[in-house]
Amino acid sequence: MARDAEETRRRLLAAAADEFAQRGIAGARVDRIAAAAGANKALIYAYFGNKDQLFDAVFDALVVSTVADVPIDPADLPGYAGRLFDRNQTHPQALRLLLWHSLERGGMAALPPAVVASNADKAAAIAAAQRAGQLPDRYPPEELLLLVIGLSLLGSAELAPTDGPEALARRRDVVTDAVARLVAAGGGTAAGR
Amino acid sequence: MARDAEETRRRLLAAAADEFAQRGIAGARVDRIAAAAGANKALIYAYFGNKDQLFDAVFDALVVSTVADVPIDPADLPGYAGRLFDRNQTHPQALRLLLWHSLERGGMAALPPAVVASNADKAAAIAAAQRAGQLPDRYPPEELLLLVIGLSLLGSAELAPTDGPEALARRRDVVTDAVARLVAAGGGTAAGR
DNA sequence: GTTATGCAACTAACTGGTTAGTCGGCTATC
DNA sequence: GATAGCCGACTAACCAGTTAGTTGCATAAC
Repeated sequence: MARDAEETRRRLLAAAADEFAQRGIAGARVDRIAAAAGANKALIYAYFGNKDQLFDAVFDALVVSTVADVPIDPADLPGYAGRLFDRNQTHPQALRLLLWHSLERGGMAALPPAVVASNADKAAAIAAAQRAGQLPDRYPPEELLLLVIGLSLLGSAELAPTDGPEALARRRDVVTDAVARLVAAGGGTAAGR
Repeated sequence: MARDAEETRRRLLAAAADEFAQRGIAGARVDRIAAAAGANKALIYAYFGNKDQLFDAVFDALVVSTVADVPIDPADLPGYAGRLFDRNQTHPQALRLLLWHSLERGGMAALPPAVVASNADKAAAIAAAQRAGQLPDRYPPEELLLLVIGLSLLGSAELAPTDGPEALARRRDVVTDAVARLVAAGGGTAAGR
């Protein structure tokens, strides 16, 4: 077997992603990660520091990259929701890691700066679209962003299982349609209920 | 100190609710629960069996009761969403316990029969209202129920913090307004997008 | 009303196994 | 033969669950 530190590191990270996504930080076992990666446990400490820093590395690689890789289009929020939905299907670990992070670390407030900044950018983009009249301004930008992201992740098979590809496609349609209704013109503001 | 098994049991359950809500099943410490309840650890095993069964007892007391205590009104889903939202503010542990359960046990599929049955009833009530024309039938009943419950819980301070009572009230308005838009008459079906 | 008895409630200390993290040495490669 | 990559074996702490024994209370006998 060829010696390749970068490759070993990659295998450890992938095994850690599986373990953390499935069991969370407290439930994850360092020995199990090393065994799954076919590597020695000591390498985890050599490459990543400790268990918590290993989680951070996994989180950065999977969740932070998701936030960066799915750009928002304020003029087409249903499309954005659909893309987020799809990303969740192809990367089922990401949402679970986000939830573990929220529960075991200090909620969304403890998210990495990159994620916080990205959310602020997205909210700003929504606000600009609202000022330009492309988007109704009945919800504050942060609230609208929360609704759209929340609805997208809601459909994920993790929380509410769908069985079969046609059920999944229907779920996707429901989510994008729901977002479309939220941003449709007409009706009053939230306060005017 | 008076000896009162029922009272001791109650204290243990309350302490366990705090511990499990904060740290989850794997992260919870039996010793910590006993200390917080001012009781001996062995009593936990005498009264509840083991750590997992203690979690079940906590879950039943807090989450299952929530499901039962907030009845659905298919003719007023925004009101239902608002009541769920409020319940989450007064019982902040419930949502966290639900999330821990989803992540550490096997997803929503592993929910207790009482919850599954209650959800089925709620979906049936929605289906009946759709047949009666009180509710648009653009979403299947189960999907609509998921959207409404999801939106209600989404606003919870746990996942997306709100600071201050006025921000909370606005969040509540956003949630109920969003549900109102989903069930408003007009527009096409989900499939017809 | 005082004392003996039975028992549920409770406790301190222990056990067996697990777990994060470490350390000294081995090995492939250049 | 120097060095980066890697490993087996170890440790100290931790943790769920158990056990043998103590304490307070109720009931009843005298």
